[in-house]
Amino acid sequence: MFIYFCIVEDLVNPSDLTKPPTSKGMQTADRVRRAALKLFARYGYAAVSMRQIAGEVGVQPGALYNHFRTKQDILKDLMLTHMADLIAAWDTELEHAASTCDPLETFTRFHIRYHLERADAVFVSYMELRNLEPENFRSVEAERRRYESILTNILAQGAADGRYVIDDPKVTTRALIAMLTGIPTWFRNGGGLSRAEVEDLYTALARKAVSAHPAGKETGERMA
Amino acid sequence: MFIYFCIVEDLVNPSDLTKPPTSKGMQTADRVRRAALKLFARYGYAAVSMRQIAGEVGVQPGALYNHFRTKQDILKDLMLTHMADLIAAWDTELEHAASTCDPLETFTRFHIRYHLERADAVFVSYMELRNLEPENFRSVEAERRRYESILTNILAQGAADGRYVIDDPKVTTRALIAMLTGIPTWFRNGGGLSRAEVEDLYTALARKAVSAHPAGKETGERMA
DNA sequence: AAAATAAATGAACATTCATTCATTTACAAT
DNA sequence: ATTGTAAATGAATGAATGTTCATTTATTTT
Repeated sequence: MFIYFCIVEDLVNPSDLTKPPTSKGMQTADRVRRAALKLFARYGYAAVSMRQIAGEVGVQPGALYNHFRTKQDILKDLMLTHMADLIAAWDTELEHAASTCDPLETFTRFHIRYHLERADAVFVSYMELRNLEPENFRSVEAERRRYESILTNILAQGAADGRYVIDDPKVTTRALIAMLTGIPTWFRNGGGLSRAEVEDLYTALARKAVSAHPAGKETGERMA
Repeated sequence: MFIYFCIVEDLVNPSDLTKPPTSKGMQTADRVRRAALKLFARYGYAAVSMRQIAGEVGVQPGALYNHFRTKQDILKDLMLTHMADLIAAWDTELEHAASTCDPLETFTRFHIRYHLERADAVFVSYMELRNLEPENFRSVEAERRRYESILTNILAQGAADGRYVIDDPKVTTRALIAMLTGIPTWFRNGGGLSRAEVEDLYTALARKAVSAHPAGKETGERMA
């Protein structure tokens, strides 16, 4: 029974920032989360055993069940926590961002930065959707839609103001988010490009994608 | 030993189009492929057992080993076959496509069409990369790079001709392919949009993304 | 039709799986 | 310091895992 209490509290108080959790129990729960995230990201949820997680934590398998009811609960916890953290991070971004900047650029740069920083959590949340039991899937999907609606609103507003030209804001949202979310699959630190360069390149792509350029039959020979 | 022979022949002669393979053995091998593809796409490689595949085929588990040496071999076969079919399909597309059309548009429409038609194979080839043993992974990755280079060449050529404005053809390739490959995750037949409409929308996005529009600080109020 | 080979069976193999539990150890509050 | 509770152990549960194999049944080839 105390387990349920613990999990609920973890969701209310996401664990990623408050590094030193109070009690011993919270501390190991956090180590379990970290170990599971690492292993799930590398090998996939279905391919990772509770024994592996326990081994990574440095504990016997049975001990995991003091903190999570089931393996599925660990996955659910990781994914819901990630979505909550992502949306919370966007909210604080909004507070600090200059309102003079193009909101699409703000979003693009935020999304790239966040997804490169938290590559593991992003990857797991993206790949393991089908391993969620139906109810957990619905919860995560709801958060995902909430996040997508942020960009949809930016696009719709920009289109209404005439700053962007967009056929279908929802489809454009999915297109842009898929484009941006693909970055962590190939980006490597120390590769050919810095994070800032990647930000710049993708921001340019995104802004052009919603620009007025009609892309009819004329080929744009004329330089700006 | 004959098993190895069989697999090699299957790779030389991809099995997706030649519906009725000659012998009984080839026939069941094909049913195994189909069953595995369906199950891997739905539940993921690691979560699908050989017994499930056998059940779907309507055969005992041991019978699978007359056609594939291991479970891993089924996955490798599916992914390599898919990549070969994809590239072959592009080659025939090139023969039939009007050379007057913008090559980026040709590629975009082809990619979307193919990826919506073969959603299962695409999904498996995309999601199960990490479940490939190192050697198989390298084989599949090589094919993937080969496919990406098609778009990279189109972009580089267009940029050289001044028809496109592109900072980095390789990065733009990844961005566009990620954008396009994301479609099957949300597109559903009978949904709000037809395939043709999706093709049109994404083609417009892709063409604008490589257009000259500088996206500086001026907001593009002016209509074309 | 007979001989040779391919394909399928059904039972078994040793491992590994997620989870449970009585018990011991470590911690927190009094 | 003592007491109550939280956390970890270590062993066990039954079920499921990929794969093997001697044998039987189909399908080719001669």
